[in-house]
Amino acid sequence: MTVRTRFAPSPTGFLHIGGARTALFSWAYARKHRGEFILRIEDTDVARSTPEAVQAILDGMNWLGLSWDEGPFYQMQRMDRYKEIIQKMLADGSAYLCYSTKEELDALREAQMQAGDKPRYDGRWRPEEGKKLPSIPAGVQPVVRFKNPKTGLVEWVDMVKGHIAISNEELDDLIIARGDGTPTYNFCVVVDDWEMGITQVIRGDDHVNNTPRQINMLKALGATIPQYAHLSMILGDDGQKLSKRHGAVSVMQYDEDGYLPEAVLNYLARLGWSHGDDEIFNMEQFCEWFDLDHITPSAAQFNTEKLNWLNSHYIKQADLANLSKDITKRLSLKGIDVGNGPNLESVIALYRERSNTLNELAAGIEYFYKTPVTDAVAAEKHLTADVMPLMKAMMLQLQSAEWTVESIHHIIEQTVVNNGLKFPKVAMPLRVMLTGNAQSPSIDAVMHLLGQQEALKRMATFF
RNA sequence: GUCCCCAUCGUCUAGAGGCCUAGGACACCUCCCUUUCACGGAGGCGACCGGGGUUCGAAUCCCCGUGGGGACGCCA
Repeated sequence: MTVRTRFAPSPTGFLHIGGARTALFSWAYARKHRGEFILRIEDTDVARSTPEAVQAILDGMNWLGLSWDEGPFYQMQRMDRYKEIIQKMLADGSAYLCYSTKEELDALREAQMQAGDKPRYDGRWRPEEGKKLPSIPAGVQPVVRFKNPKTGLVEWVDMVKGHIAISNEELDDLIIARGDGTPTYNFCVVVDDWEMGITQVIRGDDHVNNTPRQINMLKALGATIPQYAHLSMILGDDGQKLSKRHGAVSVMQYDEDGYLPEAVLNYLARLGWSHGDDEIFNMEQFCEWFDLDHITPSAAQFNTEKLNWLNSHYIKQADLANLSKDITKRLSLKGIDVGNGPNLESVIALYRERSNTLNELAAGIEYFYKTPVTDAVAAEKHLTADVMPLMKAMMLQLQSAEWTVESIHHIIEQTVVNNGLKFPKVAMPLRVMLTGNAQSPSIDAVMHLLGQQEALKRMATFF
């Protein structure tokens, strides 16, 4: 049987890191088994779903390169089908109408909580042999409830958590269609997973409690029950739960912050899943290795430091032309035109090893394309009265120098030797004059890239 | 409150009863490299939540506790 997995986000916000990992694992599972990966938008909450959110999710998926084989399907476009099945269930008695009002239900819930019970529907409208139902109130649009079995156990072997069993006595008759006739989440999921032939449902473990209800409905419909894999959640850097209010950011924010999708993907893959001691691998390798057996059942804390490490790795590996395109964009956003200076690829080649993010890289090379502001502390420390004459003499020498790294280095070295100094004594002031601060790659290489004219121009401003 | 789930270095994790003196990675510390900062290299610090079982032997299996999380919607 062909493996078919799906990612089924609800379009009520952007694609965040937890959703991205769920998508990644579902995608990888399908790829691994040469199956199909389906994207389904669960937009039945009309009040909260927005087209912008749909687009944001698609953008996130595309940025990560998680391509789907079918879809995106939109549940709102499948209304007729859901309603058809609800009618069938109503007809065969596996579902029934319930006329309880929201107010009534709220009161019931509260009373149960007060009494220390698990809040649940008490079945007052549930038809039963020999039971007399209340008389139908006027003006109430009934909801449709699923007639959940009252006894027995629902169990399944979760592919990450193992055997899970829940007693039917814990479950109540959930609403599958609202008063206005629109179906609800738990029902749509069941119909779709069934009709779309999903073989493995891989989703967040906040759905564990929905699973027994879904299995019961699947059984009532005579459907095949898929396998389930419930992924534990991702906590924020601070160990706290991620939420809209706290820490959850769009995956696109990582793009904006200068992370490469390869790095984010690799990081996410290792968050909750492992393949021995392997840390760095590409998606092709990941899809080959991926399995559900090596997923940790416990929650994982996000660690930006480790993401940074991976990102710096991928920056070092990246194709220079691609990096160059990206950095051009980032700099131009800051009003810097890379046309105003040395070849960008050469500059990046010199700088890529020192950056955790593309933004750091962009910021680090700014001074090649615009006159730097000299850091006061660095100037005070290195541009001392005793070395300035040496700097001036060197400037004159550099004016007539052949502009290669070797000859520049030679001039610096001569100054060092002739004056009985240590190398940094000469290199540091040069660095401050040319870059504006006390850290840069080899100063001879920097000067070479900067170009003779620009380098001399910057030096001249100090005399 | 009720039900469900989880528990190895600060963090991500390896670990399927002897291979564990608990391994790797990030971070941190030291040293080396060095033209500053990085990169890179070599070391170091650092963990099986507690208590009971089972077993010749437990990080691994079982039970109880403790701690954390999730779910209990006409949200998904």
